[in-house]
Amino acid sequence: MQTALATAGLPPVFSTSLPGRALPLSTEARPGHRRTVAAEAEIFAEGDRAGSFYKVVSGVVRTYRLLADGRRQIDAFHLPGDIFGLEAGAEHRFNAEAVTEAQLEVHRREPRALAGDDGALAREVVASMMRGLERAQDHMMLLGRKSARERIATFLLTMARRMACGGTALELPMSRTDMADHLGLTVESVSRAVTQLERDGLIALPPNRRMVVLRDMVALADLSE
Amino acid sequence: MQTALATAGLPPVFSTSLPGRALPLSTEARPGHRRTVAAEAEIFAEGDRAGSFYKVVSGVVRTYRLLADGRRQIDAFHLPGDIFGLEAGAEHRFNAEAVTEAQLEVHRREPRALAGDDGALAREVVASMMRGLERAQDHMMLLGRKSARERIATFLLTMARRMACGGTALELPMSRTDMADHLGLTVESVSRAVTQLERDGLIALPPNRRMVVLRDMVALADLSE
DNA sequence: CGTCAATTTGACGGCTATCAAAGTACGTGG
DNA sequence: CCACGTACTTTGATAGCCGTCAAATTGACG
Repeated sequence: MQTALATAGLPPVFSTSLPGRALPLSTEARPGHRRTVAAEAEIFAEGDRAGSFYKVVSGVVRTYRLLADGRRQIDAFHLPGDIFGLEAGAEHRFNAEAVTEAQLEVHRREPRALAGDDGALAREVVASMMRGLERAQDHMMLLGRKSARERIATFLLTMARRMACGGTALELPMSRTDMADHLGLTVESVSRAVTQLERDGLIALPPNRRMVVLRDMVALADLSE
Repeated sequence: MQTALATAGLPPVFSTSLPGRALPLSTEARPGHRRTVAAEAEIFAEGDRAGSFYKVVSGVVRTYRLLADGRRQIDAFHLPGDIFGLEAGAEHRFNAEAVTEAQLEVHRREPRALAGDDGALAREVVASMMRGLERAQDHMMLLGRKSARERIATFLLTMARRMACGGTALELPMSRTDMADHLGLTVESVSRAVTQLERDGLIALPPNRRMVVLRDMVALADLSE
């Protein structure tokens, strides 16, 4: 819903007819074909020719980069409706892997594919880029200036909002290690911060460690500032 | 130059006719007017109506956000040719201030302004967004995974490239505090890391503290990985 | 030459990383 | 249905990098 509002009043190139990630994907009469990838499977790697980009239909995808010594930074988790893998250059600058089993819509990066269809896909792509940029900006604030505790609180709230889990319980699709590499922390720090939030009563942790119940949204929001 | 290459082979919406930031700005017959702002002057603030966006003609601009307690994150420094202040929503999500005295091209965010002119401005804007996203992605790696020393090395190389200072000497337009708030460090850490790089012979620091001479590009590049 | 802001340097503490090990969930096979 | 094994997560102990607080130094400018 915030997507529709976010693009209100924008000129055509910046508005999108795609209101949100949960809606039926407008794939009718479009050249994009489907592809299903298993959990942990590679979708593309850094340096691969960037002939296609992708839209998540179901499941979750991570895109990341590595430093020479193996340090990993996951720049984003892509949820249903999100577009990823679109590059300005000829090659992919990231690696992309499925976090869970995922269904993808594959689009060739060609003029006619985007120009056609009355420009609907092109506008959707631009809107998606815009959202990606906003998320990247929010994430820079997190990485540059927030404490471990604040990072976890922010991350949980963001995931809860994006996954639109009606209630306050959410099932994180990714491991603690993935969270760490997204939040600029180590696994241990993530674990400690999560535990601490539970001790303080801001969240609850069911036996299944992928599950989190947000108990005090106000306090969590305060931590995200 | 890398901009032209970077967008090669892209469909119209992703390519730009604007090869680089140093070229004469294509303002002929366009609705954008000029505005000059003094150093340290505010251009817009978070929450302002985002009726316009800007293109730097000369000088340098910083965009940043604040946490409730005053922690600041400068998401980007905008150099001549860069576009900033374009929002998906109705309000600015950032503050923008001039780092040095700057000349700006102001563009109203309206359908006809972008749609007209054969779409040249629109394409330029999209290309600029793309570059902004790539820079944000690079910066997330820096903020999430690099040490203070590595951050400084990366920053210096990036600025040298962007400012296209023919040689190896560059004059940083911003203060150490600005660098710190961009790199997710404190002023003291920036100062220490810079001093350390000088001790190790990777850079030289003329008396004027805004000046830096890159002495060992290879070692600096290694640090940036 | 004096003033002032910016930068650097120093001492110290804290937050997070690192290294190590124990605990826990879950799938497999008996 | 339960024992077992494995991967993931948590917890513990310690170290190190960077932040904090404080003061000295430097360079710019009048």
